[in-house]
Amino acid sequence: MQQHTTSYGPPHSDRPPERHRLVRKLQSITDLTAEERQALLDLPMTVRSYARGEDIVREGDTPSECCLVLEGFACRYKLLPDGRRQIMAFHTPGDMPDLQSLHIGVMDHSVAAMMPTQAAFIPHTSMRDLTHAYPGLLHAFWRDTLIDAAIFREWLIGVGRRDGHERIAHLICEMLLRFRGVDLAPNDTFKMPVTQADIGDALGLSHVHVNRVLQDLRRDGLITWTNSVVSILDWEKLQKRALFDATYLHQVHEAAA
Amino acid sequence: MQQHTTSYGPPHSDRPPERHRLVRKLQSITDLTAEERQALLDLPMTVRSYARGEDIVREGDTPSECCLVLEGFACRYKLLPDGRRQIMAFHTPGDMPDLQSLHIGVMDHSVAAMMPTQAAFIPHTSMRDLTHAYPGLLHAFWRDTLIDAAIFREWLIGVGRRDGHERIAHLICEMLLRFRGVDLAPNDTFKMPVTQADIGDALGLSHVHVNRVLQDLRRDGLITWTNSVVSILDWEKLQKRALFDATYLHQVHEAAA
DNA sequence: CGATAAATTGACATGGATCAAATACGGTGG
DNA sequence: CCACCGTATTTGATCCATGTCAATTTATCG
Repeated sequence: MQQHTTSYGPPHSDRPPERHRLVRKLQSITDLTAEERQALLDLPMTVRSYARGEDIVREGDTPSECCLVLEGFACRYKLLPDGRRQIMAFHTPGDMPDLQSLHIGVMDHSVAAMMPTQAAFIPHTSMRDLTHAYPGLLHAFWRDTLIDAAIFREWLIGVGRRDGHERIAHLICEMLLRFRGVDLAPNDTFKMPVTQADIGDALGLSHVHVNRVLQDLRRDGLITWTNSVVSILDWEKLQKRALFDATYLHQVHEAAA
Repeated sequence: MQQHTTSYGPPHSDRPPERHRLVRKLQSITDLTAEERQALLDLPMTVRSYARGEDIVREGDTPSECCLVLEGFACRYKLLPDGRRQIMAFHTPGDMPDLQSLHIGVMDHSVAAMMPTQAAFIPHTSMRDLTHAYPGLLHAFWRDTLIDAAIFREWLIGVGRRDGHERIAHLICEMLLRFRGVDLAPNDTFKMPVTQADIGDALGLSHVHVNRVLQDLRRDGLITWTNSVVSILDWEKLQKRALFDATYLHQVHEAAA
């Protein structure tokens, strides 16, 4: 199912521009020195392409590499024995959905592509060398996983205590800021290539209900959502509807330069 | 409101036995060398006591110490502006609920005692010295925060896709294994000093519904729950009812010796 | 022994699920 | 460029797990 594979050696000049997204992402949550940025760009990685719906890492795997989303969109999910699915995270370019595999052997959930996606794989050994050489990057990666956890907590609040409208509005607020963090939300507009059923599985709602709520949000002039493209029309009102407070994202730079 | 404060210097022989719980906890999720264990016991810490319901760390704080639960029971929670509360984690002795404060400045949620609780505070500087001297402990602490995140994900699955019975049964399964990990669940029995309303706030249910589900679980002979003491009567059936799979806890030792 | 919090019970209401159909739409082959 | 197909969205009708409200009983504790 993998359509394409390329390998990049460390000191290499024609790296794809998408590699910079990792730098952007980390810069949105911490400060990096020039050397650290360069070290990130020099990481050896293997790139693979995935089709929509394809698994990138699977529950039960014991990866020896970390994966980095270069292009596309991915999610982390788990299936219950009877088929119910819970999506627990969405991942934009620049995210490393299984960074945890560095310290946790067995995957307790899967990672899948939600649109044609390019993922880069970085050997654990390289990651360890890197964090050994640059303690600041160790700090950055650990912090990244901690922010990941903060996002899980916020989602937990959502499914536990927010109603349908708040949940969906909240997700949109979060995704706007995260896409902004990697410079992928010009004009408060970004690509959200997910099905209404996917949103339901992420927020603990049925796809029918998601549809009705989205219609409300559109009717009220808060957003536009067509062809997987989301536009925020009224950021203030949307945040209010979502009871949104961005603290939990712990971004230090609104958007990387 | 703080009733009592004691300070321990590093090389000190009459440390309270509860300090060992941190060692137990970490040992339940990783392997420690003798030196690492000793280094943990030598950590300087200040002990404070908290009454039931009292906050130990509060949303918005920027702690300069990490807190460790020595005795008692704590939770992490967040309030929505209108008063709805979501509890996102329970913490047994041995847990460090705000380990994250090492790398994330601002608390995005609060930590509270759910019964009279003793918490130890370890300066961030000491933690940094420790992890610098013992990289194995750095690995252990990072791993601990990652398992924390895995637990959030599992709770997310619960509120998102499990019904009331599964959710409550699942929580009980999890708490049994975690209490076991710190040697506090003799005979599959442990103290769970929480109100039915608390459970509701943790699992996204109303306290009335929690009450009814608990009655079912008792009637079906799966558990006993009186006076805050939970006993598992039928572990097999309980796991089945909960669709429980312990992988996500990533415990390497069923119980520390 | 009150007093206050927690657990329990009953009656009733509802957000959101489920089921089933009817469009719309993106992609593909002709 | 169009006809067609599988998928996603939308709509309507109905149902139910859980919520809400209110009262009663049972701890718990000074």
